[in-house]
Amino acid sequence: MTLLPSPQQLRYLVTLAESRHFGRAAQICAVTQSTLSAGLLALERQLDCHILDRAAGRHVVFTPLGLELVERARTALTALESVSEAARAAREPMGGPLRLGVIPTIGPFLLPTLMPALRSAFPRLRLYLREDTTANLVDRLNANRLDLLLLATPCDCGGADTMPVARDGFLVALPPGHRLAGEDAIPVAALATERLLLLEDGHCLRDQALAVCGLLAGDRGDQDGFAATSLHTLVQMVANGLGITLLPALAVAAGITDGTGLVLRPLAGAGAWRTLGLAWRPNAPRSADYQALGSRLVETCREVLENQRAHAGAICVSLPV
Amino acid sequence: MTLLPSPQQLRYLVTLAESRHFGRAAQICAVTQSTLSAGLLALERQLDCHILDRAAGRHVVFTPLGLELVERARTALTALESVSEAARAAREPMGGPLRLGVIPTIGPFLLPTLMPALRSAFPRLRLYLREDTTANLVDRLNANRLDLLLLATPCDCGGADTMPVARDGFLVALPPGHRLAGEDAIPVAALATERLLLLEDGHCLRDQALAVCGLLAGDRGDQDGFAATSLHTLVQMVANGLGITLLPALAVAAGITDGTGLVLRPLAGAGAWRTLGLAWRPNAPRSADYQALGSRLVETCREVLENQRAHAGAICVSLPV
DNA sequence: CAAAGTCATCGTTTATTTCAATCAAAACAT
DNA sequence: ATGTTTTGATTGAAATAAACGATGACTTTG
Repeated sequence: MTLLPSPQQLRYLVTLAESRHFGRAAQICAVTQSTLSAGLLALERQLDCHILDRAAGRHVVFTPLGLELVERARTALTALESVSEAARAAREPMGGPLRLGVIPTIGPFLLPTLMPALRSAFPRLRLYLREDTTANLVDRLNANRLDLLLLATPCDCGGADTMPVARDGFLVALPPGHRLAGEDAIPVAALATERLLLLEDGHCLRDQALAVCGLLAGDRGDQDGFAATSLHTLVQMVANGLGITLLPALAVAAGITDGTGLVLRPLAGAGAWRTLGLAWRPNAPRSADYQALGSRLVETCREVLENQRAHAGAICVSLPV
Repeated sequence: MTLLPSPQQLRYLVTLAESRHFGRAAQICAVTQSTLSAGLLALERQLDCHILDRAAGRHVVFTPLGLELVERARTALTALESVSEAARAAREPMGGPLRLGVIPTIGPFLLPTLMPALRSAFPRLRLYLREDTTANLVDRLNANRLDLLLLATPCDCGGADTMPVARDGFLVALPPGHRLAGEDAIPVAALATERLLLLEDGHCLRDQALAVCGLLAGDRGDQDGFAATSLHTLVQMVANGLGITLLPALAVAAGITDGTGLVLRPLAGAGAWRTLGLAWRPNAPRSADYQALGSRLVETCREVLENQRAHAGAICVSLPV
């Protein structure tokens, strides 16, 4: 039987690949640089192959095989962790650390309500948060640097298991006095002639908003070079008359338009929405936990979205939720 | 960061689960029984959980959590091995040990030709063979006890990556002087009134033959309690006038009907066939090797199946290959 | 050219793993 | 019942592997 690589050595390998620096990698692994160096050499000797290209000056350069081994090492470490995680999950359901990734168009609006709710429902859960774009979060999920994602579909979740938790409708946000502000509901066709403001590239909300308008993601370069970096910025831009936009009901419910005088109108016809949902690695040892958390999340989303009427009810005739 | 279980301990765990006996498991792991016992206790202590139900007399009984951990341990070990395997595969393409599983309705007819061909094409390959039913082979593939399967689709390959290598036509095998023996081609409908002999349950060929006849797998219990355990037996039964059957062209090509006087006829209309193919675990480190081997296999199958005419050409008018 | 930075190497210490021998309990046969 | 066998757990010595700190060789940078 073949000799297996030690988890330690694989951890050295993966950490080195992530930091591309022996010293820093050693620090992260909480060992000395010599230990990490020796561990990597031992790994190369045991596998009888070259992982690093040592002819390449002082930068850490991986051979093609080295990169493949890094990927496989990552997978192996994830599988190893899932053994101990499964044991821990059985010992203490809904407890322990949980690394949750959230996209920027959900986080600021849902977390203020969600976090206290989760704390009271699952007091032993220790939530670590990271806010980033869908693509980055999915990468981190697959690299086992996050356990659970809260994001908006449709999007590319790269093979993750998912659970939908809420439907989040889109509203047209108009500056006060806009020519469309008098309408009860705005047909999609009317948007074509408007200057539609969007988030910068990388935000899934951008693609979803474009899809709602019947456009492809690549269709619209930001003609004037102004794409917003957050929904708050976007709201300010609309309030200043630079154009109109689509806002998720969730953000409105959280009061993002409060005090701006913005007019909110539903799109005419079939509702346009995004689906909020959880995503995790297939076979994740704590998927039962994640689903229970998802059920709780369904409640919270409902509460938050119903609360929306306090903010938008007066000016928005029909509200897709 | 969580403490990871050692690969050693996981190997003890998986081996114990497979042998359900400390002593034998220790022997397989090439350690003493005390080492294996201590390793398992250490694992339970590290994970702070019960893996074995020690109240259950002298038999090895796993707790539900224990069974889950075994499964995850298997996965983790496979992932670990894939690291060293990837290195080995890069160092020596098409070399080293390869555990190949073959179904009984392919093995005896293809391997005599295939093995020498592979030996000359890939002299450094060390082939270990196992013949078993599809379901058992797939289980062993997933448990990382086999690397590559040679089987016949359609069948349930349970998530494996596959590569078709040949189309293997079905022929109607009739006893000499059978009332249908005069026909050039036999319509499927004619089979309904015949006593159709089949392999015993578990052979995919049985299900595939039934499907060709438009029947479901469960439709036909072996009315008379006689199902054959091998194609050779089946041929003898047909030769003795107990009924008729369908034979794969591959078996005919290998001469399974030689000297029996059996009459072979194609089915009328669209050809009925099974597809021979390879299957391996997704992300298997040597999948490039497997595909190269598959390409070679395509050649061998073609040769063998063309050779069929030497055996059946004279009596079989049109031959689906 | 000097200085800093980076990775590899060496000898020592520490921690872990394994073995052989032995023990206690359960199952089986008489 | 009662000895016998089988099974898994325990123990202390020996072997093995991993970690550290200091140092060396080599680049890159100012």
